[in-house]
Parts: sequence; structure tokens; C-alpha cells
Amino acid sequence: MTARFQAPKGTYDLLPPRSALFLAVVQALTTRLARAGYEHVQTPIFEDTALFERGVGESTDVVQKEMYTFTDRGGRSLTLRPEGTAGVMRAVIEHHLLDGALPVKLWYTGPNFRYEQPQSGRYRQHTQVGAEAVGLDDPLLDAELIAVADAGFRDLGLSDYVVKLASLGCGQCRPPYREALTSFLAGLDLDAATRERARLNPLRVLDDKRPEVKAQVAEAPVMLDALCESCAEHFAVVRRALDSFGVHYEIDRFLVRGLDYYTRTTFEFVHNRLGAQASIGGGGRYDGLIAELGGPSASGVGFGLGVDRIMLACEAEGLTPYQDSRVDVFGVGLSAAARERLAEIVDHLRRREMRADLSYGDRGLKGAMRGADRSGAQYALVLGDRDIEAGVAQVKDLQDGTQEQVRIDEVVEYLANRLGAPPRRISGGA
RNA sequence: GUGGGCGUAGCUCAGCUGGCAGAGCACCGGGUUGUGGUCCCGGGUGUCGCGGGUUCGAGCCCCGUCGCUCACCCCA
Repeated sequence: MTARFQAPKGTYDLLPPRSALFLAVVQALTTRLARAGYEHVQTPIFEDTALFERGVGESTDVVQKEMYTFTDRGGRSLTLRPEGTAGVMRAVIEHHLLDGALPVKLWYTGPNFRYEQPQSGRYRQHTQVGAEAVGLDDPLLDAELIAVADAGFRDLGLSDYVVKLASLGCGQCRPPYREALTSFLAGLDLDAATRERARLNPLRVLDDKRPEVKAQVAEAPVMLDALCESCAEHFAVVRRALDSFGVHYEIDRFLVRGLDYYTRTTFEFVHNRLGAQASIGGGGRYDGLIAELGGPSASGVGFGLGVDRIMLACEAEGLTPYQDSRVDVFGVGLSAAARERLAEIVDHLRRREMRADLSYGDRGLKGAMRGADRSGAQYALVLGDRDIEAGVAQVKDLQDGTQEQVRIDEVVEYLANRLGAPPRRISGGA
């Protein structure tokens, strides 16, 4: 029984009942986004390789060594998207959305692909729920996105996480700061790989987790102390807004994001029980990205929330909103003829918006009843040849074991009344 | 890409110094030919990840390989 094939390295199959958690996570987050006026957008799962090289940044690890790039039969270099923002920005530019009402507020969800060494919470294919608010640099949008993600997490029942916040400055104040940081780093005792990183993006050295690096970097100059007046004001508004929303956050002087395009506000949601890959979401503002991709000079702010890690976070906090029952009514037929009749009744029940299933195949009464039990149904609908002859069905309440005889031509209405059609909704809630 | 740990039934795992592959749960059947869960009885469902090697004999030892896992790097 050894499987000849297995899921590719770094990927996994999402099976029931856990798959219900996936849907619950996506639904919780996207519901909050829709409520805040964000509309759904879908872009291709692969794009021109050059889009990601320009959009994500040549110096990033993602572009340098993690992209799934291939040449199609037409000789085009394409890449499975490693993140969501670049593709959405491409679509925004291509369809001139910035010529309309601003800001453009969009959300999206789907898989991203990165060729990484798998680890807890890190996969080669992972799903994100993302959102972008484009066309304005209003700091209230930054705060809105953080608040929306936070609210979505709370809706899921999550609480053991922190919101980290920082500002990376802009084209005015970042270059001089970067100079200062570079000269500071030059005076440290760092290994070759880290020196190279410092050359590509000195900010990222601040994020190093190794104690020997952390200690040396503790006294490094901090961007937040070097913000220009307009960036400082922008950041102050974000903070005031979050305060007024009641969103708790902590300022992280060394918060750095891995993608090159971030400016000004950056934020990250870090869960406390996830091990090394603890970031369940992150994002920030990008001022140069749209122009970099050939669009107008416009600002945007967005986030990516990691569905896989959010699921792990839910499980770490004991939140498993698995559906407890698949259906409300389960048909148990004692003969082939009875099963045919039941299939018809079940079809009617479904048309009346009841959740119904039946025992397929010749399993015998005991097996069929066991199927009814496992389905979690409230009622079993038992039908045998004797019943058909008498024009009745047996409706058994699987909770208390009581059973009633109901005329077949009245059984749909009977169950609709008992269940209160349309019946309870599939909430997926805990 | 680098380093540590681990691959035995559907799942969680035991298996001594190399000597007939096991347990619990799950699953299937029966006890009950028209009634589930609890209970009782019965059933092992297996390429011991894969490929070589050593040996009379390998789940166990050696080499390789694939995968999982944890950490670095990086990130959701």
C-alpha cells in the first residue's frame, strides 16, 4: 500500500476535517475585508519572470534563489508567483484602475510558490489572503489594513500574537540613514555571508536572529530616529488611528521586511506559539513599486496573511472549528428499491435547502445505520420494502433514539418543519 | 544551500545483542435477516520509505537515495 507517488517536497494535501479550518480562515479574513470595502480580484498564478524580478527586487532571496521559473512552449520565461502584490499591481496598471476613483481597494487569495527548504510553517506552496489599497498615501489606510487583519484574527478566536509596527522612511530620509547604517555595520565583526547581505540590503542585518550578530547590532542606528518630518507625521497618524481603533501594537525598531519595495509603514503579525516561522502576516506601504512596474507614480499599502500558518496558530490555541456534522438527514435504505426511493427523497430535501445524504451501496442495515451515526445527522430516514408498500418512512431521531412513522409524501415537509428549513447554516465557527 | 533528529499497519507508536512483524486507536464482519453510538466475539488490512551491501539470516549493521521534521538563512 506504499504510495507510488507522494506530494512534492514542501507541499501537503489538505484533507477533511482540517480542510474545514482552511475555509474558516479564508472566510474570516475575507469577510472583514469585504466589510471594509475591499473588492475581490484574481490574477494569474504565473506571470512574466521579469515582473517579479522588478517588483519583488533583484536583491531579495525570493528572486535570487527561490523562484519557480520555467520556459513555456512559446519560449517565454514565466514564474509561479512567489507573492501576490506584484501581479495585482500589474493588473491595476494594465487596466488603468488608478484613473478611476481612489483608493483602489482589492483583496485576493490563492497559492504562492517559493523554492525553500521546508520547515515548520514554511512550505514551497502556501496560501495567502492579501489586500492592497492603492493610489493614495493616506496613513489611515495603513491603519485600516492592520485593523482589518487584526479583526479577522480575533474573529477566528486568536489572541496569542502581537502586532509589530515600524516605519522604513521614504526616498528622502532612508538613503542618508542607510549610509549611516552601512558605515556602522562596516565596523562590526561579521561573516562573509552577512557582509554580502549588508551590501545588498543593510537593513536586513538588523533582523538577524543569531545572538552574536544581535549583540553587535543592538547599538545600531535606528530608522525610526531618522525619519524625515513627513514620514514622522505619517507614522504618527498611523499610530493614533490604531490607538483609536483599540488595536494593540508594539513598535519594533528593528522590524524589517524581506521584500525591497516597502517604504514608510511596515507591520507584522507574530504568533507566540509557532516556533521559528511565527509570522502569520505582514505588509506595509510601497511608494515606488507602481512606477517601477511602469505605472504612474502612486503609493499603495497592502498585506499578505499566511493561511497555512494561521491554521497552525489556530491549532496551537486549540481553535479547531471543524464541522461537527456533515448533514442533517441521512437515508438508510434496506433494499436496492428502497435506496432508489430514498435518493429521490434526499434530492427533495436538498432542494428545500436541507443537508442530506444517504447510505450508498449494499452495506446491510447495521452498516447503513453506522453511516448515519457517523454523518452526525440529526435524523435517520429508514426505508424498507414493507414501508414502501405501506407508503411510509421511519424517521429516527439519532440523539434520543426515538422513531416516528411518517407518510412518504409528507416526509419532506415533516423534516423541514422539524429542522426549521432553511436549516442551520454551515457556520464553520468554533 | 547548511546542520541535527526521524522514516515499521489508515493513525500514534513498540520491536532487546541481527533470529517466525506487534500493540492501542481506526476500519471490516458477527452477536441483532428492520435499527446506530456503549458492550462482547472475530479479522492485521504490511514492499518495515526506496536501492545496493555485509551476513546462514537484516526492521535492526554499512553505503547511497527520497521524504518528513527541527534549526540557520529567508519569509506568510
